[in-house]
Amino acid sequence: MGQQNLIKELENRAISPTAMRLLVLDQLKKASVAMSLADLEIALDQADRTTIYRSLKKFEENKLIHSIEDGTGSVKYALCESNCQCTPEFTHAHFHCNNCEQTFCLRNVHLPDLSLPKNFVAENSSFVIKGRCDHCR
Amino acid sequence: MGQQNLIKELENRAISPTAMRLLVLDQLKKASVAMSLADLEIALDQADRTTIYRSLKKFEENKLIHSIEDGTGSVKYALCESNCQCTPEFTHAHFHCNNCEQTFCLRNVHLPDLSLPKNFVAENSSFVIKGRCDHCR
DNA sequence: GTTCTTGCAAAATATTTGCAAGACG
DNA sequence: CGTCTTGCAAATATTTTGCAAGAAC
Repeated sequence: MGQQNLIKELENRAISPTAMRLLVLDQLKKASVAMSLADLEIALDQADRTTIYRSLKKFEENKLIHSIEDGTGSVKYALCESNCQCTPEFTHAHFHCNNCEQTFCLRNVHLPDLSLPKNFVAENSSFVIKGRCDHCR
Repeated sequence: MGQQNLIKELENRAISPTAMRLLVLDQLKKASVAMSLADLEIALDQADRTTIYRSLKKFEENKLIHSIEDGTGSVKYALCESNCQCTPEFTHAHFHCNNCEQTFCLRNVHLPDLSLPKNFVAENSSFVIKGRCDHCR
């Protein structure tokens, strides 16, 4: 495990594995929940917000992570599956706990065919379910 | 049509029908798409942002409208159906056009049973599909 | 030396609150 | 009078950009 794997994951997405990016990726992997920019800034207390921000943008652009708007007012980020393509067929579903405010990625949520209005074309989608997580109910 | 109906709609939700609130509701009804606070501020150029903001909060609190995070960075608002309860069974689905940046409410989108992790309880949910609308494809 | 990355500062954008004046009952 | 509503101002939060110094190749 460890550093070498992280480096590989970045390189697989054509991202230079700099020290800062490794820290950000490491933190995202360690977290079981989606993290906001502010969350990461706190977790990596040595790091500059802008640098984390640009790391996240780069990661997202290269499909290493995806962003989630869970209704808290700040965008959260979470790792994509290795084969993630962020297409409608691979909709990212997330669960936001209204009590502890954590946002979980839900894998394997199967969504049905979408019956969109005529001539509307889906490119991707996001599904956020809100409620109580197992610790907070 | 008109003023009397708007007044009734507010009163049905236990909202005092003030002049400003009628303007905001009227605008939301006229718009075929979801509107942000900034959108409303422009549309109702005589109105103060704070007043619109508080109208929207009141409307949302009393379930006259619902809010949507469509990924643009600003929250949008749209009218609820008259029988809307904003529960998981009545999930609000929306379509955001990546080209013209408009957000449409999708009625009658049927979502499947959600297979949540054990002990997770859904209270409501939001589903945003992104792509191209009929005018922009 | 040229490109990429980082960190500080600051701008831009969005949301929210404080407070006093006014409207309403 | 007392509560609700409004509008201005300002605070807060969040995201984004400019720029120069430093690192990487």
